[in-house]
Amino acid sequence: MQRVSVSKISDYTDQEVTINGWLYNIRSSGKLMFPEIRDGSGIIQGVVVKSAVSERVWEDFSKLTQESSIKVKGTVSKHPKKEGVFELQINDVEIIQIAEPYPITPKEHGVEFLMDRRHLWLRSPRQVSILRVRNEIIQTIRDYMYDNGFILFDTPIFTPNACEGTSTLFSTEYFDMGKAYLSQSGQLYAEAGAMALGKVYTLGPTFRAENSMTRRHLTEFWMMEPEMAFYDIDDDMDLIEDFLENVVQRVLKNCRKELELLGRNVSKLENVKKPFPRITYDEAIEILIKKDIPLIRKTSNGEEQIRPFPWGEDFGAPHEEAIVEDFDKPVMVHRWPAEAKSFYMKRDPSNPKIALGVDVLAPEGFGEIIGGSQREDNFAELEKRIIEHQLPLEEFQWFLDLRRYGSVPHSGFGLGIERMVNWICNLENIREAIPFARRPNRITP
RNA sequence: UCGACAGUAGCUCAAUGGUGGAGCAUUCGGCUGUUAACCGAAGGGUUACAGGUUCAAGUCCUGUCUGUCGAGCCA
Repeated sequence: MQRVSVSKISDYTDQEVTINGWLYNIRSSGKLMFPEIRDGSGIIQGVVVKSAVSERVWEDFSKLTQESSIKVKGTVSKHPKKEGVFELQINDVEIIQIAEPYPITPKEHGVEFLMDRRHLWLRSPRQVSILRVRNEIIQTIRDYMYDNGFILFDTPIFTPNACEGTSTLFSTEYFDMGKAYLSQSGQLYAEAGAMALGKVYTLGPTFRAENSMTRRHLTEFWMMEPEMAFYDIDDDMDLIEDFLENVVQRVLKNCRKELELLGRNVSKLENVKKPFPRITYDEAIEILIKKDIPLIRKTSNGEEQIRPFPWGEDFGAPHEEAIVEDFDKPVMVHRWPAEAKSFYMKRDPSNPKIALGVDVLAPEGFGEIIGGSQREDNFAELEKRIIEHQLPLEEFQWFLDLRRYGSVPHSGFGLGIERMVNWICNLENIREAIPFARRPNRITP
């Protein structure tokens, strides 16, 4: 007896097989039953004919509830009405467990209800599809990096200081050494890796204690950060472009079914091919001015609209949207006002007010998916920046060492895995892009 | 943290300030090709919580809690 997975069922036409799985749904029609069985790889409709099975089998199926675990035996046949669809003519069943009444019915539910039962919600076809796409994205990243000579370089999660000195971090007691913080980025350590191995990447969880309650934020999320020695900002953008094209095209190739189930308009993804638009911050501002999008600044008695958009300010959601809407590919915005960016970014040699950073904005309004830059490689400049940003100089001595001993131009970027999933799957909220989302108001299940 | 909106049966939602309903789920019955199957019946309620206005509050007012969306922060 062959034990087969539903995804491989078409290879077994007219053969008797066993499928191990769960009852997804069942319809009965007097002397006929149509149980739908899912096994993680797919869902298949079974057919139980009362006159063709033993009384015991018929009664067993009458008892089954949604999500009961079973082993079913039957013959694979073509669906009489649907082309290319297979079903299982069932002749035997072994009940592993009859499930208690299952809370998630095949009807509509609200988000809170589903998130409270996330451990069960994961079984639904939509969630299974998203997680398969997530798997494909991560596998593609690993393959791409490996094939292009990058070395996986795991960075620590406990860190003694605020890496970039900006966002709020989670803290915990670290023995008698005071406070430790959960890493918000592996970048600084990856820079050490790049000086040792040339091209490295880190892929792991990162943590932000910001109280961000939006459709694009998690408190715990996965980030992929490559770091390359002897790469300038333009090399960095070349890599981003090639990398993103590679990931999107492979997901399209290997996850068609999943994307279709999710209702994803795949033609928009098919379009994601090199070259991507590259615009400078200055050019982006021109777009904002042309479209008359003001800077909105909060004041004591409300908001104030400033136009034309002043040079030096960072972009908010409406600005990103306006910049992206004319393009059908990810847009790379580069060469930012230094004041709006992190301390470690290298200044443009031709204009010290400019930092050699790049943000990649996904199309269709999904927002920033990548932030990258060329790093400051000059010892004196970097030390000055650390002091200016009032960061603890002692904690950064090792980081400065990278500029003391054989400093070279180097660059890298950070890609938010969940934001990538969010975009490729066309999700409404990022909480569906990770098995167990952590947000400011949720830590369970 | 700020702003907008919401909270009614297990779930998704109705209900002019005047006797709280429906579909699904559950239980029982029917149906030999069903597709969120269908048909019939039954059970199921402290209307988030605390106050207030009113002859009368699910409905109006105040506060609290919870959630969703948006802003800021960012990947």
